[in-house]
Amino acid sequence: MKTTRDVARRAGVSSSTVSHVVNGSRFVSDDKRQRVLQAMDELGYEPNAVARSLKVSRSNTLGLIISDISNPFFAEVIRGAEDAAQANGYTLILCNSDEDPAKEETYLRELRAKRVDGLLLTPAGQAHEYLRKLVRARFPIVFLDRDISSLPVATVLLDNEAAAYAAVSHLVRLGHRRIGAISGRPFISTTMERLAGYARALREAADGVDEQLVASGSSRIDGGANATEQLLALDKRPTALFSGNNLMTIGALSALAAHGLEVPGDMALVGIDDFPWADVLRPRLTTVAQPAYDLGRVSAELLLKVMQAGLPTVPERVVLSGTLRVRESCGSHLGGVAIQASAPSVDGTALSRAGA
Amino acid sequence: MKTTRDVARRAGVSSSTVSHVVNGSRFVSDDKRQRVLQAMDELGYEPNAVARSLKVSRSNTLGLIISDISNPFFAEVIRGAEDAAQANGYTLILCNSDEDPAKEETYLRELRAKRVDGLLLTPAGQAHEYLRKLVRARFPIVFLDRDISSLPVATVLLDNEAAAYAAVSHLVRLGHRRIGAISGRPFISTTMERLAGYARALREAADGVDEQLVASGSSRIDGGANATEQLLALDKRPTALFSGNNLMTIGALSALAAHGLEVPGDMALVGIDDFPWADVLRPRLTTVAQPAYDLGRVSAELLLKVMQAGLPTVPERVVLSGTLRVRESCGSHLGGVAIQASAPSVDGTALSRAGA
DNA sequence: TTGTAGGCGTTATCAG
DNA sequence: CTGATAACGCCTACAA
Repeated sequence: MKTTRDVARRAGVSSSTVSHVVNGSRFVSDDKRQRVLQAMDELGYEPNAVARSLKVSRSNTLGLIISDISNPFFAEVIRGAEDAAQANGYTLILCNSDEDPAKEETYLRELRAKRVDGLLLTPAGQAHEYLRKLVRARFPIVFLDRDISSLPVATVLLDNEAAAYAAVSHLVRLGHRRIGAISGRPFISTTMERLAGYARALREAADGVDEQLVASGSSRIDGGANATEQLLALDKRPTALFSGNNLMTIGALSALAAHGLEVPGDMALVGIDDFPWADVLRPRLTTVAQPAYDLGRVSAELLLKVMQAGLPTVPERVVLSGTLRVRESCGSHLGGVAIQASAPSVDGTALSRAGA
Repeated sequence: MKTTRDVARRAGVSSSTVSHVVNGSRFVSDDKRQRVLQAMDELGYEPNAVARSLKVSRSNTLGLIISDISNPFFAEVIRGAEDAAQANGYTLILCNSDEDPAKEETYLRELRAKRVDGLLLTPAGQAHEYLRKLVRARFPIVFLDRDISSLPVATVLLDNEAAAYAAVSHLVRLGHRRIGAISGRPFISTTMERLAGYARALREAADGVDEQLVASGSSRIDGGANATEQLLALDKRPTALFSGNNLMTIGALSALAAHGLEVPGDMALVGIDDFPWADVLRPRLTTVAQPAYDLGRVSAELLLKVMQAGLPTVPERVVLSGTLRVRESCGSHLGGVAIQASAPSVDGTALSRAGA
């Protein structure tokens, strides 16, 4: 591996001149510049970003800790974050916490050791001590998808309450009153908020929530199937199901099929998260599409902003709204309906901002 | 940010002692070790991996350049690679080339600059110069999913020829003779090989290939839909369709639905790549499941091996076999059939190895 | 317009 | 068993 000094020697200049040619950081005469360029080429010189990082104490690298890479929802998030990072000259180190706070902490430490310039995180658990330390040290960090309200951290969220409300209201509008809920992993904000939206829609329908109708599906396919089984076993079966995320919706569909139940004939179904293949499922699924790509992109952009500005006292919060896509799994309809976000939408991307 | 020297000063030892405590690289008396540990804790010391990398010229980081992160197939690949990397103490830098050789080259250069210890790559194009250079410099690199035969590089592939052959033979067995093919991005090995398997199956059926029946779907959803349209417009329509990857299969399904055609009643359909939600699609799709997770995992493991061993003269090649999953989209059946790989299978994971 | 030299934080060698 | 010191490759005052 060649160094600036090798190049310098070969070009008959000093290593600082080489450095300045590489970075365009000061004027270099045409003559010398050419000689340097040629020497670099001949030697196959490749700058050493590690040494550079050590010197300038910046790595142009962002860490991204995602709780479950294999969920297509997060795959889109990653893509959004990667695009935004790349567009700003940053590179992404990807880590998969598997919803495990211990793994999360290990990665946090590792990324910190690698001196990433900022951190993007879907928190797997609560505000554990290591996370608090990071925040106290004012390290640039952005939470996405999930909120830890006890921590003053810039955050990008989906409007889960509104999404669930829209989904369940849709069922109510169609006359359903016994609506089962397949809820996600307990103790994370998305689950709570979606449950809250479900409850609000049912309260408005003047019935309130029957606790029996809420089953935990742990945000996974098998969990969704189990929860559905559980709801089907009830004395008074629900007439409709609300599923809290894409994976659990798949589980619900397969459990329903196993019982020979038709959707929507025997059971209506609405889910959160759209699928690229939603138009190809039979029945075509009514869903609330969440802007996964934008969630990733906006998070990375916010992180870059935080990195530049230093942390403000009141961390910024961004809430992105979803879109109810009415298809046929609750009965036949057509079209898509934009959700009125609890925080007002601001532009065409249905992106809303609140906080400082 | 604290350094070893800060810790050393506080603990009243030398910085080399601190280093050795951190790395367990030589014996340190219990007394001093305790003092060091305590000082580290009090100061909130975090080792600087950048400085370490500069010194030891290893970064414990692998680069992964994927051609399309949003394809769920590659999402699984990434997960496999990440798991294997993590299990061996490596961290993954993820890049998305978007099938663009120019982007690929940029990333290659960037990762090289960051001094990753090895590189995992789904080549987007041909053997362009920069890639050749890398290989000539004997930089540890593994290709996955796609072959560039002109380059002597360790490679992990799927047995695409056998997969396509199995899929199309299945249709032949059911009596189909006019079988349309929706092929993927031109000029990449996976596409060629799948086409070859398709052709072999048709030759065996004693008809050979009708060129009109092959339409390019560019490996994307919209491409799959377009190709399907094209095949439907033919004077003599095919009675069955073979789709070259998951995305194009979705496109095909939606185009068929748009024409009011039932699967398999009006048109049989078999695709390469299984879906987690395949059991939930109606009709349930007959597919050849490709071991995406293993592709990622095995590639990373092979890369680590290459990094340790130095490159052998004849680069290793690994071929992974898929599994035909017969469901109902070609007519009703049940069960799964393991494919006889062209290279013989070796163990329960249907993994086969060839070459040195 | 260019060169010299010091130091980023760590590890490894060599003494003690 | 422990410490001093040089070096990894680069950037950036500062000097010329």
